[in-house]
Amino acid sequence: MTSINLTFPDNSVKSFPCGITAAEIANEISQSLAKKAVSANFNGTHWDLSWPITCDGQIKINTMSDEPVALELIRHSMAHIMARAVQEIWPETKVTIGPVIDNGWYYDFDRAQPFTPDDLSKIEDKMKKIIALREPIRSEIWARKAAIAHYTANHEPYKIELVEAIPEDSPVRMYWHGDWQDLCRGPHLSNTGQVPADGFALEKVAGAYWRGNSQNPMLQRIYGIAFRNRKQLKSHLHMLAEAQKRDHRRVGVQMNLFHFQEEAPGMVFWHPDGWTLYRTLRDYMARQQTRSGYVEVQTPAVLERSLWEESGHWEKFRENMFLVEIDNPQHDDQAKCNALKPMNCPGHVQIYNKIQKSYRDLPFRMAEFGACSRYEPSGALHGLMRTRGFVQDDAHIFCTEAQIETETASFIDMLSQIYADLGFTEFVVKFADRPAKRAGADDVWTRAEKALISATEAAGCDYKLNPGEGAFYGPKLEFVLTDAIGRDWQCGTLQVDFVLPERLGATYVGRDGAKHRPVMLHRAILGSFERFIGILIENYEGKFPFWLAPLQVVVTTITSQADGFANDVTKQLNSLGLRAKVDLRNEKINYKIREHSVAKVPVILAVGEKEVQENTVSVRRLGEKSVTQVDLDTLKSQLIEEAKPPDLR
RNA sequence: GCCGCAGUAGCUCAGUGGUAGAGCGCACCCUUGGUAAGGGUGAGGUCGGGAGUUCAAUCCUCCCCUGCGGCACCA
Repeated sequence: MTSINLTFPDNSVKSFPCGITAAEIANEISQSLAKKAVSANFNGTHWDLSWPITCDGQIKINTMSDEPVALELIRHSMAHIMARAVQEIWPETKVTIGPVIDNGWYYDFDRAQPFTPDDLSKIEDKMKKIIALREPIRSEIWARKAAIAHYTANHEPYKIELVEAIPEDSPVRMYWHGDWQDLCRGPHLSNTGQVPADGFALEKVAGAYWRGNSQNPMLQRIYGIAFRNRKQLKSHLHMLAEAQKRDHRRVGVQMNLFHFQEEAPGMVFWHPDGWTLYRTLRDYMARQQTRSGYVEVQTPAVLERSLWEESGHWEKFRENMFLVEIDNPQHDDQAKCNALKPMNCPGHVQIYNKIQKSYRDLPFRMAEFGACSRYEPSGALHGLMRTRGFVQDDAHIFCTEAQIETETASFIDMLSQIYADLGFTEFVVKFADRPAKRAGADDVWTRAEKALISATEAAGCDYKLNPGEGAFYGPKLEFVLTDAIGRDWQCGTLQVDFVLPERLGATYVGRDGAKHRPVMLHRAILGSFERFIGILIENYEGKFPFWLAPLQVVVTTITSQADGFANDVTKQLNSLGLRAKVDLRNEKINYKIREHSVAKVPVILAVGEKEVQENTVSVRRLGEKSVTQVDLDTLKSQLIEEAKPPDLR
C-alpha cells in the first residue's frame, strides 16, 4: 500500500496510508481530538471526516470550537434533517436544494399543499426526534447513471436535474442518515446528534423559483436559523426584534413623517416633519454640489416617446415607464405617446446640446434633484426603500475620456465627505461590468470598463467585482454603506457612458477645431432622497442629530403661570431659525416629558416659576436623565452652533 | 409579476352568521402638577372594494385592490 504525507498546521509532516480518513487521523492524534472533530480542511477544501485522503497535502482537523466551520456544518446538516422531517411527515413532497445562508439555512420543496405556521412546529418537533436518534451521517460516491436511476425510481425529478448538472469530472456524492438519503456535495457532521436541538428555529415559509428563474415553477422554501446553542439563538432573535423596532415604516408612522395609501402605491405623502427633514438634507446636498463645481438644472417630467426611443430607454426600459396618453385618447397614434421620466439623463443631454460646445467647458457637471417615476413590480415595493416615485440627487458629468480619472477621484472624495457628515463612516465599493442586456459595441464597453477601473485604482479605492451588474449603457461603481446595525445599503453610483452621448448627438469642439464626442458620467451619492431618508431613520432609530431633527426643541410649561415666558422663549428660538414648538397643555410635566421623549425631540426645555424669575430654562437632552438649568442666552448660542449643518460649521 | 399570509376607530389590536369592542391618541371638564403616563366625560367605524351563498354576511365562497414575508426584478 502506498503512503501519503500530510502537513499539519504546526508544519509537522506525518506519513499515512493512502485512503485514510480525517476521522482516523484525528483518532491517531488523540482520543479527545477524535471526539471533538467535526470536519477537516484539506488543501483548501472543506473535508468530511469520512472522506478518504489519497494525496499529499495540508490538513487541519476542525472542532466545534472553530466557529465559522462549526456553524456551517450545523446549518448544513440541519437542512438535511429538516428535509427528512418534511418527507417523513408528507412523503409525497419532492426535495430540491437546501443551502446554508447567513445565520441559518433554507430548503426548497415541491408540494401541492402550502406549508402553514402549524406545519412548521410539526416539522420542528419531528426534527428534534430525528436529532435525538443520534444516527450516523455517511456518504458514498455513486456513478452518475446509478444516481439518476435511483432518483427516477424514487420520483425525485429535481434531483435528476441536479445530478445531470454536476460537471463530468466532479463526484456524485450521496448522503444518508437513517434511511433518508440526499444528493449533496458535503461535508456534513458525522452524526445527527451533533446539531444543537435547542439552538435552531424554523423561521418562515416563502415562495421561491426553482433555480432562481421566474420561468420555472415556484417551490416552497422553508427558512431556518441555527446557532451553536440556545443562548446564541436567543441573542440573534433579540437582535432581529431590535432591528424591527428601527423599521423606517414603523418609525415613520410614529414620528408622523410620511405615509402611503392605496391610491398611490409606492408614492410617498410627505408630512410636514418628514418634509422638513427632506428639505434640510436637500439643501445640504445643494451646497455640497455647488462647492464641488456642479450647476443645477431642472428638466421636464413628461417627454415624448420619440426621445425615449432615441435614448434607448423605450427599448430597454419601457416596462418600467409610466405612459401618458392624454394627447391620444384613442391610443391609436403612437407618436403622441409620452412617458414620465424614469431617469434624468436624456433631459440633461438636451441642455448640454443647447449650451455646450467647447472643450474648454469640460468637464461640465450638471446636477438635478430630478423627480423620477418608475413602474416597479408590485412585489418590489418596500416603504421608502423601493418606491415608484422618487427624487435622485442626480448629476451628469460631461467630460473627455482623459478626464474620467480625475472626475472619478474627486467624486469619491465628495461622496466620502458627505457620507461621513451624515453619519456613515464605512462603505465598500463594487465594480459592476457589462450585463447581458446592453446597448453599445463590445469594444466601447472594453474602453469604458478599463477607464473606470483605472480611475478607481488611481483614486486609491479598493473595490469588489460585481460581474454582469452594470447599467445597460455602461459599467458602474456602486457605493454600499453600512449602517449602525451592520446592514448594507447601496446608495451612491458612478456610471461611465459612451453610448448615450452618441445616441443623443452630444458633441464638443476640440482644440483641433473638430467635433468630438464627450463621455457622460452618471452619478448619485444618496441615490434617492426617499431611500436615503429611510436609511437615516433606521440608522438613527429616528433620533436624528440636532441639525437634521424635524422638531429640534420643545418648550414646555410646568405651571400655566409660565405660559407667557414659554411663548416668548419659543419665539426667540424660532427667530434664530431653530425649529421649536411650545407645549402649554394642561398636563403634568411628567406626562409632557414622556411624550416628547417618545417623539424623539432632541431638546426639551421646561419652564416654571423659577425659570421665569431667573430668565433661565431647564434643559433635558434626549437619552439623558439629567436636567441642567441654563441661562437663556447661553443656551441660544449653544443651540445655534449645534443646528449648523456639518458643512457650515 | 410569482408563492404564502393579512386588511376591523387616527395608531396598535381583540371579536362574532343576527350590522362591533379595548388601549393609546383626539375633544371637553376637574386638577397648576418640578422631569418618562393624575382623574372624569365624550366624539369617532358602510369591519379594504365588488359579486355570490344565506331569511340574515364584518364573519362563508369567488374576483379585485393594498400591505407584509420571501422569490424574481432593481435598467
